[in-house]
Amino acid sequence: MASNAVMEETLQVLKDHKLRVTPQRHIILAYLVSHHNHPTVETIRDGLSKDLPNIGASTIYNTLNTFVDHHLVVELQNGDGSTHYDYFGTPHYHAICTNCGRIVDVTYPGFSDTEKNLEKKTAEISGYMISGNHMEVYGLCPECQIKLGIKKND
Amino acid sequence: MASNAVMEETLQVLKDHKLRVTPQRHIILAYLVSHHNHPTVETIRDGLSKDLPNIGASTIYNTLNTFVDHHLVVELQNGDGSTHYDYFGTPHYHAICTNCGRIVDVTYPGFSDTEKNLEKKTAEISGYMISGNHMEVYGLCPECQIKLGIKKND
DNA sequence: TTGTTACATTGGAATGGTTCTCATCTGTTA
DNA sequence: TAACAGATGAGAACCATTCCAATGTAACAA
Repeated sequence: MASNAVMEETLQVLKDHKLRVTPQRHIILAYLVSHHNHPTVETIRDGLSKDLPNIGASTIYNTLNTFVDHHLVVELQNGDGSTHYDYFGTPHYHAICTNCGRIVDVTYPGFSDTEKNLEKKTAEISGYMISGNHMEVYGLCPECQIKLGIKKND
Repeated sequence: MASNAVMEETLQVLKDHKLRVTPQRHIILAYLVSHHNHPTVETIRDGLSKDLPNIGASTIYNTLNTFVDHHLVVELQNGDGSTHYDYFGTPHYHAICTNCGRIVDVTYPGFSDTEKNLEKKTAEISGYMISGNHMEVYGLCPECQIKLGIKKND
């Protein structure tokens, strides 16, 4: 179970988004807020086996889809066949390892400007009314660089 | 069938990447180069029904996966459940309509710098050895803005 | 507090895009 | 031209996700 602070925070988040507060939603959101492991549905189910031993897979899917619709959570594909989820409390993007699938969160000062600029340019050029974006960077994580015997020449 | 110019170009692309030149690969690549419709496997199969009436679905999947591995083609999800493919001859990114799934190519002067900067920052922060990136922007396409009766206030 | 109602949860069945298998075929290279 | 590694094709298999119908429950009002 997540800490009381997290439980209070997530309760407020659900209310702010006018989402009906069910134990399932509350606990799943708290799990996502307090874990940065980019879990799949199965990972979440395993992680909640004590808090919600009887939760249905459909509920987890429904809940996550609802969170995605409300922009609380983003979906990620790392090539392993199933979708990964990430609580999106603060703006960031992801670096994904092309060898092992490891996902890490990345941000830097000025990233928010980069993002805004991309959205602005896109709106101008395409005429789309922009609601969001998704940025990913691919490469070999440090561990896989070693594992594969690749040396960085910098 | 694509034009002779496209057929020559794609032949060279395959050879440059040391890919065995089969009629299937040649024709699929030519299709992707000469269409900017971000097709699914089924779209491609339909589009090639005259050139390759007996092609197997597995072959199209295999071929596209090979092209993706060689960075000739990128995969796109627009939420309709199947993967879309796009020939990646020149750097660009995609704007995807959250209502109808329409995908359009976007680029602008300076985009390449934005991209390089993102990759550089990511390498510094994460330690990943970067090999590529993927950027997408979401919103309502002009048509859906009208269809949904949404007025832009700018 | 209670009743009402719209919405959420569940488990199992159904779906369908993608991968797998393996026999056959074919580019490529020597 | 021979030999072989690799590509193709048809269909079966896979499996993540969605669908469905019955049941349960959060939210709101009286």
